[in-house]
Parts: sequence; structure tokens; C-alpha cells
Amino acid sequence: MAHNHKITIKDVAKAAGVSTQTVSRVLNNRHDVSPETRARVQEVIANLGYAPNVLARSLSRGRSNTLGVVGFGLGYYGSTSVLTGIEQKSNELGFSFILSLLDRFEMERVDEILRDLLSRQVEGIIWAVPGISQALRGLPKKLSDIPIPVVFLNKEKTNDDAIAAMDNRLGGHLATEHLLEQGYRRIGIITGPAEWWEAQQRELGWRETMLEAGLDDLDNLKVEGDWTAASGEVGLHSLIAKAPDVDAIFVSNDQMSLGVFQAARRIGMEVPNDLGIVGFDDIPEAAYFYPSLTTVRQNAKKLGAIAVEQMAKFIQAHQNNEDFKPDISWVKPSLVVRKSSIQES
Amino acid sequence: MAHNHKITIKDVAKAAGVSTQTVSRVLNNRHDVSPETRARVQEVIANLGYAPNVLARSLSRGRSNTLGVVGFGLGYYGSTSVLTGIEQKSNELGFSFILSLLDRFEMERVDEILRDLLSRQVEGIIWAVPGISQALRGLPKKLSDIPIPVVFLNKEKTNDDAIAAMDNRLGGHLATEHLLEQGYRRIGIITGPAEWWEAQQRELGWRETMLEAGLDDLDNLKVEGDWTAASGEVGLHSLIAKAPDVDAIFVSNDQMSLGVFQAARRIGMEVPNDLGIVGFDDIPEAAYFYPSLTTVRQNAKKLGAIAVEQMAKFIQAHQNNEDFKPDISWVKPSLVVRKSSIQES
DNA sequence: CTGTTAGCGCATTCAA
DNA sequence: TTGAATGCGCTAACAG
Repeated sequence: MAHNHKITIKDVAKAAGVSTQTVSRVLNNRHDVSPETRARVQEVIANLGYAPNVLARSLSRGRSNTLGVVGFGLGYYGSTSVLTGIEQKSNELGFSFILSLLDRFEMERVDEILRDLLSRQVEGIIWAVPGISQALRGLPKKLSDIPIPVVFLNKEKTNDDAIAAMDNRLGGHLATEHLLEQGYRRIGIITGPAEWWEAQQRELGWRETMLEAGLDDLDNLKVEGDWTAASGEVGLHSLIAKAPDVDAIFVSNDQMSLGVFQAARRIGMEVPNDLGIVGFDDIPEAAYFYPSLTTVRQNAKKLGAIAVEQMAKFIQAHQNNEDFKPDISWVKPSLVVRKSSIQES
Repeated sequence: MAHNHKITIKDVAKAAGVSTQTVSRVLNNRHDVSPETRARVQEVIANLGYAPNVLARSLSRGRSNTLGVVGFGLGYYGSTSVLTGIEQKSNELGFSFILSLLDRFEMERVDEILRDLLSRQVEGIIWAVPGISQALRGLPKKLSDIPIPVVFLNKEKTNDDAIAAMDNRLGGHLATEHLLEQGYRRIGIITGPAEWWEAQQRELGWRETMLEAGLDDLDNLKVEGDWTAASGEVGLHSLIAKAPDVDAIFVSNDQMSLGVFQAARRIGMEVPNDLGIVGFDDIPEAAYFYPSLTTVRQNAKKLGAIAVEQMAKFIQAHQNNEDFKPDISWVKPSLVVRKSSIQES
């Protein structure tokens, strides 16, 4: 037992008195093995505690059953939810995955990471890095040079890419529409960083809805945050400086809402009566904010799962040399109404 | 370029007019290659865009440079921080890792996960699952049956295990001591689930500090939560039912504090004047709670990094057949004082 | 300094 | 139904 020698298919074959191929057949559940032989081999496997060497198998089969996932830190609720979805679904479909985390938009490491993933023979790469910032300009080229399937998360639609995306624009619309229904009119926005596609889309949803309602002066109603609570705090001050009569804000994520709440308290504005607030994400804490936060709930876990499903199809097509028409799959968010947007009578 | 044939060391060798062995030497930065040959080979590698097949290399070398990490969901701030630390440090040390997530304490999947990791030839396993619940009774046996190094995160000290642990007991002490210094006397605790070692240790720190201060009736001052804000809310009500004169609470994580805040507001208790609160974790939002939350900051990222470092040493010893004396490494938390525990004069 | 031979553990031809 | 040979891509051990 404590012997350090790793037991291989050979040991099993010898112990069972058969050839290695037969053992291999049993391992792969082939039906061209006699029941008795199969039983004997299985018993030996159990006794020896044998476990096949996946590396050898991958090498021999030319398939690794491994995905590469490139993410962007784990600091956001969305990121971790997506990852959870990816983990579960890939498990379900028999893939394992190698996780690479980008901390900032670091061009240099991208090269390195992609090389590394390819070296590890991943069968596909899920690109779960937000936005396409300036710094990543050259990236699409690189990723399309890659000889294996790539599925993007939350990326703008293009013709040739497989994409799974949250409908952030719809989210922005839902939030704004709700505030309008509550009677707010001067509805501002605190966006996320401009490079983030997510932030852009949420803003777009707000913008379109405002215009449709005949409201304008939108530029004075917009400030940019960086997703942190601190930036939400600053954001409210900036917004009021530009538009003193702002009466509601669509805040592009829940953390920033927390900062807005704090700033509002300091300057004596009352939420929701003086200022209606709608956030985005529905982090678990949102229901316990004071006041509880109306917010757009996004099922990021589902998004991750969908990405993996797409990937599985993509890979299959790729291997059969069939042509695969990459497409975009949308996940729709929903509005969760709480107190921060409902004026008390 | 678009040719689907994967280029191997052979292609490189042929193109460079050398043997595969020489290419291998260049790849591995051996110094027994002539500068000209090396240059030529490197050029060919660059031109062909060759990347070595890590699976083949691992198989041949008998080393995978891969770690297995078993975690417990990504729902907690601590979990994700630990994982971030693990990712960074293992990257730094040249390991990649396979992540397996347990969602609940699911005994069955443990077997499966361990087998899978071993199949993938990981060189060591980092066990980052909290506590040793009833359900995991059999686990230590299994893990010690494993023929590769295992490093545990946040586990009680034993003689034979390599452990990296947050000093939660110290954290509990710091929190309680601080509340005592602020003049609070009837200091309650809302703990995490009893099976979690982390929760036990935080409680122990509180308990010891209270006893040292000559305070007792501790059982009436304790209720158990489940880490969620909702359980914090319930917790305060329960606590007041048992000890109506409670004047402060050490809440074992920040999320539950949020629930306590909400409950306190509902029943007209003012934090910190009627009720001092200290949390645990220092999640990014804690500074923006209302009131801002005094809490115990734990550097979980560092914890993850330390675990990987231990693992690296362990693996090295394991391979050289040296004996490795497993030990426990502690990471010390610190107190961050904000408004929830400082009575206004 | 370089090439040849062998083998890592497994699966995929083929024969028998 | 089973076994023998061969190769996946790479590196280690030996020669030269």
C-alpha cells in the first residue's frame, strides 16, 4: 500500500492474467469483453486501487477533456458566480478546467497565458474577461489565431464569435423604466468603467429608456464609477454638482449603491424619498442594505453554464470538422423591487 | 498556419536540421547546446509557433507540475480570497492547478473528486474545505491514504498534517478585547455553524477573553448563525430573548453583521450606543455599512499563498524521498476599528 | 556538443 | 473475445 510505485494498467493486466488491452477495454466500458473477464479485471482494479493516468490517456487519445478559463480576478460577485456555473456545468459534461486569472488588463500576461493553455492541450478557451479595453486592442486577432474554439463571455456581438452574454442593456432598461414608473424624472446614472462592455450596455439601456420617455440632458446626469463603494460615494457628489435636481439614480452595481447611500446620508438626502436608487447584481447583501436595495438580478451562474454548453458543441463540431456557426446566447436579468426605489407616502 | 496538424518537437527538429533531443535541450534551457544551434532552433520555434505539449512532458518526466485544489463554493469572501492567493502563488512557483468545488458537505463526491485529481496526476492536494463536519468523519483516513502530499487550510492542529491556518482564535480575542476596552460588558456572540472549525475558534477566542475578564453567563450570550445576513437578523432577536441586557455582539462574519444592523433598527436599538458590534472578515463593503463596521481583517489571500509554499516544500521533500515534518503555519488577523463599536459621547 | 535508443501509460490499429 | 505491435510527444540515459 505504502509502496511508492504507481500502479499502472500493466500491473492490473498481470494480476488479472490478461493483456493490457483487455484492461483498457474494461476501463472504457467496451462491450467486447466477456462478462467473466470483465468482472475479474474490475475486481483487480478495485483491489489494487488502480486509477487510470489521465495524462497518458489524453496523449494517446489526442483529447484532454480540459478547458481553459481566463477570468478577471475573483473580486466581483459576478465573476465568482460565472465561475461557479462554469465549474458545475463542465463537471457535468466531463470536462475539467484550468483557471487563469488576470488581475489587470495585462497584455503581456495574455500571451503567456494563452501559450500556457495551449501547451496544456486544452480543447477550448472560455474568455471571461470583461470588456475590450484599449489595452486589449490586439487581442481579438490573437484569439482568432488560436487553433481551438473560443467562447467569449459578455462581449459585443460579432459575426464570427461564439458569445454568451448577459443582457445588460435590458437590465438598464428595467431599472430605468421602474424608476420612471415610480414618478422619478431626473434619473441619473453612475456607470462602471467606460472600457467595460457591461457598463456600456447598462448605460445604453438607461439612455434609450430616458430618451423614449422624452427626457434629456443626459450627459449631465451621468458620472463614471469604478464599481467600488468609494466611487459610488464620490459619484453622488459629482452628480449633484452637475445636476442638483437629480431625483433618482441607476447605479450600475450594488457595491457602488452602498457608497451612494453613505454620501446621501451625509448630505441629508433621504433614500428613497429624496433620491430613488436602483442597483445592479443583487448581491446577497442587497436585501439587507439600509434601505433595502432595489436592483437588477443577473443570473451569472447560468451565464457560465451556457458558455460551457456552447463550448461543448463547438468542440464537438471542431473535432468532427463540421462547420459550427458561432452565435450569441443571451441571459436575461430581472428586476427585484425593494425599498430604495419606492417612495413612502 | 490554418493547417490543423499540431506541430511537434519533430517538426521543429526537421526544420532546424537537428535531432529532437537537441530541440528538447533548447526547450529546457540546458547549457550543453552550442549558441548557434540554440539560436537556430529558437528561430524555428518562433517561426513555427511551436509550443511544447505539457501532457507529453509530464508523462515523460513523471511530474505534472499541477496541484489539486478542493474548495467549498465561492460564495464566501474568504474562499475567493484564499483562491486568489493560491492562484498567484502557484503561478509564481510554476504550478497550475485543477479546481474542484464542493457545494455542500457531500461525502460521495469527495471520493470521486480525489480519484479524479489523482488520475490527473496532481502532485499535491490543497484541502480548502472548512471544518470537519460529521459528514466528513471518514475523511482524514481517506486523505492520509493518499500517496501524495496534502496541505490543509484552517484545520485543527494534528501531528501529521501540513496545515496553513488563520488564527481565528486570536481574531475572536481581538474583537472581544476591543469591545471590553470600549466599556461593553454583556458581550454576546453570533457564531458561524458549529461544524466549522473557523467558527469554533472565533468563539473560543471570545469565550477565553470573557472569562479572563471575569465575565460569565456565556451560554446565554451565544447564538449560532449560518454566515448569512438573514441569520444575523434572527440571531439578534434570539440573543435578546436570552439576554435582554446584551450591550455588544461579536458577530462572526460581516454579512451577519448586516442582518444584526437591520434587526437592531427595527427594534429601535442604536448601534453603537445601545449595541456595539464587531464583525469578522473586513469585506470591502464593511467600511460602507451604516454605521461603518469595526471588524477583524483576515488576509486570506496570504493564507492561500502560504499553503502553496508549504505544498511546494512538501512536494520537493516527497520527491527526494526526504522526510518532511509537516507543521502548521499561522496567519494573524488584525482589528480594523470603525464606528460600530465606538460609542458617541 | 550532439544523436540514438528506450520508455512514460494508455489506446488504437491490426491479427488471431 | 483476446493479444501483439505501434505510436501519442516528450525526456532521460547513454553513446559518440
